[in-house]
Amino acid sequence: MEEENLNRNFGFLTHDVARLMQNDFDRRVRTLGITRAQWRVLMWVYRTPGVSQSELADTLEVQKAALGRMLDRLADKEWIERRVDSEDRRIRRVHLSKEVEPLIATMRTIASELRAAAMDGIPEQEREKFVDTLLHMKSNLIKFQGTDVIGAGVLDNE
Amino acid sequence: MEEENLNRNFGFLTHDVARLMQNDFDRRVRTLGITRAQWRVLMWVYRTPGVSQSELADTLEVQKAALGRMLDRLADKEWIERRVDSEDRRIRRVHLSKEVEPLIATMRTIASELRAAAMDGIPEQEREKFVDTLLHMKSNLIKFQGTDVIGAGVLDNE
DNA sequence: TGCATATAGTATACATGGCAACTAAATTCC
DNA sequence: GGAATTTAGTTGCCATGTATACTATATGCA
Repeated sequence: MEEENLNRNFGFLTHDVARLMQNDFDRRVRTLGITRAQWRVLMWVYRTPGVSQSELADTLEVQKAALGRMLDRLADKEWIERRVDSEDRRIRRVHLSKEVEPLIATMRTIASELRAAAMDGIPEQEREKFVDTLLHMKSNLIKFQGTDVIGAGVLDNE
Repeated sequence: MEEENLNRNFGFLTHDVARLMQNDFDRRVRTLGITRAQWRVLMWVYRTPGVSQSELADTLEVQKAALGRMLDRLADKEWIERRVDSEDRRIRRVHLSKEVEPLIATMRTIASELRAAAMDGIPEQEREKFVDTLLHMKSNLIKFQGTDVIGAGVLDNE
């Protein structure tokens, strides 16, 4: 087996950075009783009030089951409300409660500070390149989703 | 609240890309009964046979509890073995079983193909920059770990 | 109209990860 | 030597995510 620098493996690296950001964020806002994932949901509902659960799941790229449970927790805290669509009774539309809006603003400030801390010492131009690469990768990965072809040859030959 | 492009938020973006890579990988190797996280553990044990659980947790940047349970699952499949250190009976040293080595090589090939797919269309120089930025961010985030100062002002003023 | 199919959402089982509390063993310090 | 502290690892509880199977409702087509 040839050598390889595991520490420059961007697959694992991306995972690590994502987890560290999430942990830092969650640790800092734990007293508010919220998490980064929950805040992200609230952000999108703030942007698109009355969005359906399926639309929201698509936007956030998570499964409907995962989103549904997240909404359960948010509804328990009375931060969101589900209202059945008047035309299609399968659809449940999500709305923010009044009380949650100042919380969203607070979280946004904290998130911005955390992003600044994470990018400390990295020049602006490099940050933009970084985001471009992430967007490019994301589009690649979504395109390849469901393409179970890769690696198949290896499995057959083992 | 001022506008902001949620789609260029690298906090969420990094999270998405990491999750998509993990999912693609796991979907492709599910028939082997392994996951990417488990394979990562096996890789490091392959590199450093006899490593202790604490050292391994430090290397992978996960908590000892999380690693311990991962090792439970790997031991159930008889892919690793824990041996108590002869000098310090608190320490359990991790070793690979013979059977697992070909699996590691197979997984490595699949991982390499997936990385190539994810980076499709991104020039080599940009990939290196991307990894550099990730490493820089990771080091920033680890440095700030435990610094619960950020965001405190915001909380006080709300 | 009425059955087949598609869509929205829920429930269940599992993997991964965090945090906190715990046990056992080693080390430090008087 | 012995108490206090540190270190290694486990256990319990929870959040997030996947995959799969299920229910209820809507739609499409013979």
